[in-house]
Amino acid sequence: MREDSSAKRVVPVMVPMPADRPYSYAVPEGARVVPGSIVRVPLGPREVAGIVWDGPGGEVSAKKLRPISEVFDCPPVGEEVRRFVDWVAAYTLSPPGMVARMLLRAPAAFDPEPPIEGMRFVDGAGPDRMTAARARVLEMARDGQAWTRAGLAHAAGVSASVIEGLREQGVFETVAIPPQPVVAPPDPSYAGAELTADQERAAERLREKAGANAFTVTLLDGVTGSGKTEVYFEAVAAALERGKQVLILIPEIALTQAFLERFQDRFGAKPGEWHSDLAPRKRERVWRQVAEGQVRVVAGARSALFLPFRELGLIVVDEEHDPAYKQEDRVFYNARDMAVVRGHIGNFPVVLASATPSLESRVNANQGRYERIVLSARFADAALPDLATIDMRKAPPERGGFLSPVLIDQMKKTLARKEQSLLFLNRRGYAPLTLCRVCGHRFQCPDCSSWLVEHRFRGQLVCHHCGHNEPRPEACPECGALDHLVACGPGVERIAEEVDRHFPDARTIVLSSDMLGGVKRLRLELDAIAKGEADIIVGTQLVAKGHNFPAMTLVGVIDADLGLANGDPRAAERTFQLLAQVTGRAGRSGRKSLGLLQTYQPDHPVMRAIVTGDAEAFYEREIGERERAGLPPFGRLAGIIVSAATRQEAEGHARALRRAAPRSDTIDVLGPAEAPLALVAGRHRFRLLVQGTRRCDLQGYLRALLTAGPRPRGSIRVQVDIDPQSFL
DNA sequence: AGCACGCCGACT
DNA sequence: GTCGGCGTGCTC
Repeated sequence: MREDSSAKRVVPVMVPMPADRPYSYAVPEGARVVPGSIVRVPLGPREVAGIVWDGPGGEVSAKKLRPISEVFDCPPVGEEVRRFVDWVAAYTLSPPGMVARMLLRAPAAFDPEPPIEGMRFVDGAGPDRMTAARARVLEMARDGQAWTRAGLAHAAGVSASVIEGLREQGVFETVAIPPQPVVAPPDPSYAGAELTADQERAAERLREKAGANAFTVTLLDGVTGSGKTEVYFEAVAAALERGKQVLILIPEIALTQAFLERFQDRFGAKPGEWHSDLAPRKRERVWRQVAEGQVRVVAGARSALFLPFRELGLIVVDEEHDPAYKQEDRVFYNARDMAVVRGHIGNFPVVLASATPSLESRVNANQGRYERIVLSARFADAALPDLATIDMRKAPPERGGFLSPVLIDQMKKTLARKEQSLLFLNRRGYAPLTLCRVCGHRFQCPDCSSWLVEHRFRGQLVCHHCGHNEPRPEACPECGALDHLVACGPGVERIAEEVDRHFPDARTIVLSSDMLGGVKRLRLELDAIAKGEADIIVGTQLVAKGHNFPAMTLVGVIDADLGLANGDPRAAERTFQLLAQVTGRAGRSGRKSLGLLQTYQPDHPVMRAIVTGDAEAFYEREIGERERAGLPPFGRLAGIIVSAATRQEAEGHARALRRAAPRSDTIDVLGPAEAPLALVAGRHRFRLLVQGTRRCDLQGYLRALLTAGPRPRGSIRVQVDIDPQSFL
């Protein structure tokens, strides 16, 4: 292409900040940039990495126009990925620059990985004096391979200074070792899967889908333990055989290390890993090698969706119903939905897998937009647990306790059989509310007015909403009474205390996300449980997620009703999913197992669905319920986050939004009572839920709010939690 | 999002 | 007299 050398070439560059369009930069003489090139550009007082975008550069005054400082030696970000960024930005009403920022999360990856300095034995060379240590080194190195200093020292069993001494004498020459792949390439035919007839049928259908260059969405719906993973691995194999890259999204991948091993068993190598807990160096290598196409399969958290794949050909979303797929800060998106969008843009298949699909995925399947494949039997020797409710009105716990005698009795039996029990309570800490018995004072968060949760182990009162914490006082701050503070209700710490009282000799472990020692410690504890080093596990919802506890034969749900009455339109659905997942932990090894739900509402549809195992009826009912309530078939909810400088101002906006809403809509302002105000960076935020908005209404309605309404001084952010399928 | 600039309270 | 809090505004 010939260019007029007198005119400066100007290109748009997406910079990682909330700009609603790319900025224009001049291309320096001789620089080669194409759309997708990653560049370093001056931005105000600093320099940032940006992506050259499409189209001609916008007009800027010559005074503002600054040149690109550097074009990184890095594969350009592909067209599909750029369209994806544009789409996500438009859909989530986020500035595209902020979406692009999610792509640029590995700063050091834009420069090629520097080769490692290695050393090689120089043929015929020898040291002045031979020693035993030197001889061992030469023995190892004589093969003429390149070694790293540390590697050679380790292999020869000597210290690095021995090697250094030999190098100084010219025995070794310095060579560059090219950067190694971060993972070995997976081999789709490494280990043939052993599948049941049921699984084989499902796998065959998925292979068909994944072997084609066409956008399809398949819902793989199978009870826990039915071998969904093995089945979708066959789709992964088919995509790999087609020469495509594959993305497997997994919620909380940092905790599901066992998944990587299962993958390795099938494909002979681990997948590339991607999550926020990854060491920076590893992160950069994965990013780079995904962009270069060296990494063929990534298993990652939701942010992996924004990796710069060059030839993505399949996305699997495991546990597609999991709320962890929602990002609820900065750019608001649901990774499951955006995966579908990514597949549409890239014209490739998407597989959504879950034992307890979301309502919207089920509706999409019912309406024929998704194909649904059902796996109804548990795999191999895994047996479904017997499930029953414990009516807490009839079998109440002893005074001051929370465990029904029925449950304690079963725990006793399980312990006697040397098997494991899991007690599940979705509440961290010791007690969710603390009050003064003298004056009735309740401890409340000063920032967001929700109750402070006592964490006895840490000796603190913690706000689970905004993270505020304070030491637990001895005296009531209101009336000054000493030793009259009383903990109300249970958290996992308190349940563990009760378990210790009943079973002082059992090995009890408490698992919750706020555990001291972080993810690393959690992984260790999970390993220990898998090895049978614990008898009783008391845990929050993180125990529901994909871990295999082979000796687990009793699952007790402490408060199965928790979460049913919180006003969330998804309460029943969420509770069903959680209870199904957690009771599914039992009986993986084929031993007879039991799941018990402590409830005050044994006749509630959720409890009935869990106990009878009739998920179909539950879904039908929930979907019907939505229809009867005049809500759209699949949980189309949109939330609006209003930021304002003061609480009064935010309330004013809430009123204005209510007035601006079309009459057919209902707007719930989730204020202090339901969803306490969060103080974020000095700004109050409200969340409004807009319900019952039809797709076409919604966009116009939001636009009206953004353009016509009283424009808030802060920002209005909109979270659109609608099935994006209807926008495609 | 960063980062600088700018205007009011407690201290080396 | 300054150091430092965060409110406001700008970035091609």
